[in-house]
Amino acid sequence: MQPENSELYRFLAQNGIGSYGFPANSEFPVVQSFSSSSTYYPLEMSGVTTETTPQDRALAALKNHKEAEKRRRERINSHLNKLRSLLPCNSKTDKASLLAKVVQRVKELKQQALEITELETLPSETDEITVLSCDYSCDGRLIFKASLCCEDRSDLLTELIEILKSLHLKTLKAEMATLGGRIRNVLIVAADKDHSIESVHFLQNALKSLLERSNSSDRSKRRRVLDHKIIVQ
Amino acid sequence: MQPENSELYRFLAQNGIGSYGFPANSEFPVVQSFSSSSTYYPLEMSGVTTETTPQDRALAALKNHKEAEKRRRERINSHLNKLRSLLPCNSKTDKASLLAKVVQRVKELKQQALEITELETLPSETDEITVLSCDYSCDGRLIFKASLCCEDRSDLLTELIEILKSLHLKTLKAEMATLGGRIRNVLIVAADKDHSIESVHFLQNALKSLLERSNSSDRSKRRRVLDHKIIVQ
DNA sequence: GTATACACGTGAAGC
DNA sequence: TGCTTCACGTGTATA
Repeated sequence: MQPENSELYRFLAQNGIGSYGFPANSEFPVVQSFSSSSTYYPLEMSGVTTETTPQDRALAALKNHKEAEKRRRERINSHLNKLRSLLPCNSKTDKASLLAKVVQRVKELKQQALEITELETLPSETDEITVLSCDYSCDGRLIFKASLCCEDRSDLLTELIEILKSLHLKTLKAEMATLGGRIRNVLIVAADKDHSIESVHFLQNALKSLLERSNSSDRSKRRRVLDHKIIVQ
Repeated sequence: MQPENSELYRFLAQNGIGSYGFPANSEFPVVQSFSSSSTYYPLEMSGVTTETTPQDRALAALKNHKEAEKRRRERINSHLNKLRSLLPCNSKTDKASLLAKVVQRVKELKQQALEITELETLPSETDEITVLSCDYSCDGRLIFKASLCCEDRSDLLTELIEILKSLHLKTLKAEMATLGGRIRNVLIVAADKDHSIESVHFLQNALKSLLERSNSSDRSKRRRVLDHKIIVQ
């Protein structure tokens, strides 16, 4: 037996409808039956037409509300059941434990996905900066993929590292390749927990200034074979 | 304002305690205040001692229940919030949508994990069968990793494929390597949706008979260099 | 008997 | 307004 003890029910009962107000302590038996039959006897028996009285509309709203809430619960539970079938657990695992397992599994899978990520790092002939917000790390921090391609110079890496340090970005994975005097760095970095998506722009601007400094130093365009490809993990 | 409209409350009110039964239509105001103060005035005022009466215990149980339910909700919601931080969605995403995203993401990650799985397939010198239930595929089917290592023979693969077909197992990934007349097959197979964990044993037995047939055919132990390594995906 | 988990109907808040 | 989402207290079943 479910509650059905709405304030509305009580209001309707206490104020009565025509001569059909319920006697005190009646426990509103007719209203109790309303929920299953969706017929509200007192109103009909008192000769009230099917035109919408305030009570009618309020009761209809309550019924709507009740059904919508049921649909919402079913939607949520159906997703939970899908998750159950995706994890090694039976159908009797309780919701909280199930969700704990899901959290754990998502973390593992994300870590695994990160570990096998292959970055394409051959340098191109045009300068290039890309900073993309890819995802969230297994501990919930924002993850960026940053790529920088420009003329190589001896202090580039040092400066790059300084930039990352100053922006509190932790390098999860890095690949570097040089070819014909040009260099491409591709980094997977994690932002601090309090960082927002806006950190993308800070990093982008910092890399832009790095690139401009590279270009201001005069260098003849050289072309060589592949010098180096370094993978740091 | 929350319900607090327990049947118990109504029972206590209607049956009254000593001379403190509530008048009809009183809306039980004292009981309403109980939930926040956890003091039940009518009992104390009627001179009932602190010894546990049935009413006392029932009310205490109700309070316990209420608090336990609150803890349960908090547990579930805390996991949901962890999931929110693991996915690209803000804190205002509603539960159902969040869970839909989680389902989607888990499927993607599992698919990705499967694609990069490296199987170790060099044959050993001892015969060997292993069938492990690893996980559930992105569409919720059981996944097995099956490994078979034995003397090679021309019709082995055909028979293996027949076994898989008869057990309604779908091969997601397979690696095969032969060395010195011996062969190792490692398979990642998905069972039908209605299959239980017991299918492991069917597969295990089928492979066992396959191995026995290999051994009954007389062959001198040959030793050669690596013949072949095939990867099917 | 106590503890735990779930579905339900409801009031409140946001849009 | 009406519609949607959430937290809550409750009844009930299971262990």
